[in-house]
Amino acid sequence: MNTKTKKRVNSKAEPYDPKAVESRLLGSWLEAGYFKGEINKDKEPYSIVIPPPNVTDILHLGHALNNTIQDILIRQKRMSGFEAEWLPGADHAGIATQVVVEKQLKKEGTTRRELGREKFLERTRILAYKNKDYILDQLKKIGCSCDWERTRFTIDESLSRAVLKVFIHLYEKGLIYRGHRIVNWCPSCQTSLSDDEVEHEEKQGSLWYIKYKLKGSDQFLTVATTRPETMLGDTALAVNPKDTKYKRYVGKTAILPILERELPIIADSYVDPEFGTGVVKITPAHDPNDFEIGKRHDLEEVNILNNDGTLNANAGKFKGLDRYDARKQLVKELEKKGYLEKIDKYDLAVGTCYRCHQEIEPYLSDQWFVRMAPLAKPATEALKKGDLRFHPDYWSKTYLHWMENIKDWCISRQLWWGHRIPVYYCECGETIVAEKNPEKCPKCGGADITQDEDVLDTWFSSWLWPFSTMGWPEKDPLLDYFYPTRVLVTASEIIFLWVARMVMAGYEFVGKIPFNDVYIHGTVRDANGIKMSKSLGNGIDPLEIIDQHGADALRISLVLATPDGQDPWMSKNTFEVGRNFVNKLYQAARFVMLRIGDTRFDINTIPENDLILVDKWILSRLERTIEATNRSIEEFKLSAAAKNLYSFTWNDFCSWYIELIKPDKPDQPIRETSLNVAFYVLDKILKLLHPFIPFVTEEINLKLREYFSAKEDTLTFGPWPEQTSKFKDDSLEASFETIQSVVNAVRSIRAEMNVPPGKRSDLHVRVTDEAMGKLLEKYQDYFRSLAKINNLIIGSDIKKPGLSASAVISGAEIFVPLEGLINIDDEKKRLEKELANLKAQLERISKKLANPDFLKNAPTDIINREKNKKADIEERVEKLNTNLEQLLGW
RNA sequence: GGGCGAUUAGCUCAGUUGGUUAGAGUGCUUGCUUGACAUGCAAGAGGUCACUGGUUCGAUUCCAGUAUCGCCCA
Repeated sequence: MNTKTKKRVNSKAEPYDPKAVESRLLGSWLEAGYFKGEINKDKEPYSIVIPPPNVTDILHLGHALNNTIQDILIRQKRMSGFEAEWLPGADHAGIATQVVVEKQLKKEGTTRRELGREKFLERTRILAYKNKDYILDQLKKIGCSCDWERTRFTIDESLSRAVLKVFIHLYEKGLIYRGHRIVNWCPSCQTSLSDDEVEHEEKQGSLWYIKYKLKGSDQFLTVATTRPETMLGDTALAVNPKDTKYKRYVGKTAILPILERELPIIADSYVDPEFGTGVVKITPAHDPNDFEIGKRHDLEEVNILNNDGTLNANAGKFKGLDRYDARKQLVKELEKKGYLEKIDKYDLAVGTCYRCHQEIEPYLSDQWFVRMAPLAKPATEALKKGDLRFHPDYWSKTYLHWMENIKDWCISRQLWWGHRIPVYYCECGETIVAEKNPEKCPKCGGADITQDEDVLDTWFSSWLWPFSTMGWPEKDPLLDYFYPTRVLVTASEIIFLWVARMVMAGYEFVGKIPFNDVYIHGTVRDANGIKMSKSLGNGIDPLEIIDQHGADALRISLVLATPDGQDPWMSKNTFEVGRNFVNKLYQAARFVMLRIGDTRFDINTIPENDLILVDKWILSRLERTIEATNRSIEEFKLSAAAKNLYSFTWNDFCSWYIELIKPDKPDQPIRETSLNVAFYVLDKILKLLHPFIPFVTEEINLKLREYFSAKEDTLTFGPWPEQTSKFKDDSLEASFETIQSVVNAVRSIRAEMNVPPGKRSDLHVRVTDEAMGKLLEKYQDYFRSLAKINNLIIGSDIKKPGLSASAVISGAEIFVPLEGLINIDDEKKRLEKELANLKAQLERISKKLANPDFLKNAPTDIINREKNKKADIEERVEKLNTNLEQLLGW
């Protein structure tokens, strides 16, 4: 070994240290600008837009998984010759970010209103940009090959322009309107929410039975309600028109307890006669169904709530109380005055805010809405035509169901942080929708104009993401070249909030679907199956994993552990699998490099005329692995692809091929052609694994380059291994498996007979057919060391040596002479166990073959297979019996 | 209440159009300072494929129902 080689690869044991390697490579990749997508008409474009992370969240394992998947897809395409563009960015997260800042202000003893809109926004902007940069930096550490120069933020000037354009477009088309409606109100965030932003939680509640007095009578009607405090806003009682029990009360008047308001008793088919008592209270301002009933019957709408969830003047003496306190006090008073009949336990689904998890209130207010049905049409057809595909496919149903039952989208939010609604109101009553603040009113010419106070839902900018990031509404060459994107990778939670709306926006504003494939991956759960979250504190920080084991280990572990479409359950030691694998690959590469000495090969050519069985075998296996990897990636089955590569690398390449090409004695050189093949296969392995574990593969690649001038500077641009069938050979693989089974049989005997590992033993093989004898004879050198064989005797007529352990495999008997080592009882037990095993199998097969229906109905190849199997087992049973008898004679 | 998904080794998961002795990783047991790797090597134990029916010569696989868990919608 020359000194230069020694410098490159140290022969002393050295575990792979990802820390230094990863930060060095990351720096050099970014500096070289490898991930920048150019507009190159000579290459086929392949683009992905990142699901923009929310700027208030730090990265969690879900992000790590999501982005690893995207990175694998984009890297593999980049290596395959596509012009790849992975466009990164972040989402301004209106509600969440504003909540964070307001909390800070509260601590400081002030409020946003005291601070004023401009100062508040300035402060929020600083926080958002700081968080954004931090998050994007984390993505880099994971190894994400995003085009960092094109980083976008939903609040950017150009993306904001797209939002305005879209609002105006939809308004002018009559698809945006202002409505006086019941919306979901979060009293904690103090804003409206869209239906999709409300999460339902099962809660144990109660059903309060309250008695309403009939006017001018001593009679009462009892009403059951889950929310007694809303009775303060009651404006009617209702029964089902078909309900004979209550028919006679319709048209009469009831008196609301405590407030003494007069309530008409109406009939409406919405009322379920089976629920509660069959009489319901109607509160049009605080229940969406009651609101509809109120419209039908022209009822008064009494709002009893303030924005913050306290009660207003309409609540009489309960004014100023928090909604929960109001309930308690009201119930107490009802009870005291004899209006409370009873309280039943009742479970109900409570709507909560998806950001702060407080209970939402149905709340009557003026909001802006998008009419969705017209937009849903092309988006529905896209799926039906197959232009839009979900992976796994079963999400299609969820998507379709939502599209076909689509409701209008409430897009106004009572926040400051976000895109302010481009609607201006003139003193004269005129409403102006424009990109810029109009100087004067087009109607009255006056200048007393104020802008709508509210901002737009964050998703109203996110749904434009696939094209607003590419310069739309300007005519940007980026858009021409990279739009539509190819695939969207996300979790199922935002199919409605985001995916479905993006499809609609793509058709409506650009005229083209934004992507054809949607890859839905699972949600990361902890070791107990609980969804990881910041509030529960059960999350694992990906950076901690990177710190311990490296980004490669994080990535490959995540992918290996994530079942297709299902939720992966993970704990910290999930990541040891990846760490071990990365180290294994590194050590294997080290071995190959250590052994090269001064020899130099051309990595791209294999000396075919000098290949022996083991060489051909690993090349055959390699071709199958390339094929399987391509197919899995094509089908978005990344976990399967990773498992396959893992197994090929560890088992086929490391455990068998490298072990087989090692010479019998350590000081002998490795057969040159085999060493060349090892280099060739290693090179392909590095490429196949590069999308999954980019750092370690690149690191090895750079080291390998020092041995081969033709080697690429980086794996970033591949080339991705070509799929060929030159070496694929079933019968050759079968021959190799025979050798493997001999080695396994000997190893098993040695281990069970407690042969000291350092001690070599002889091996006698009695073969039943000539071909097998020749095969073993020919390749004996290549399995002698694996089986620790000293003298080897192969033949069809050899006798069983005395005091030997035996094993029977298909086509051969294995004898290992063990004088002085063999324990007759152990050997007997071993053979009897094997015999019992075979006999059980034989019984099953015999039964099957004796069944005339089986012979009549089963396909001939299955019947033949069973017959062959039976013959083989019978032969083995016979040999085993003979060996066992001999043993008993000792 | 409606829809979707899951249930396979102690744990996390594979299992291609029905025919395999039901696999892998991890954990467990045993033995190894083996010359790339103890983040390793070798051997071994471990499963009524949730349950009940049905279709079939044959069901982990297809169908129906039941149970449990999870998600979505109302």
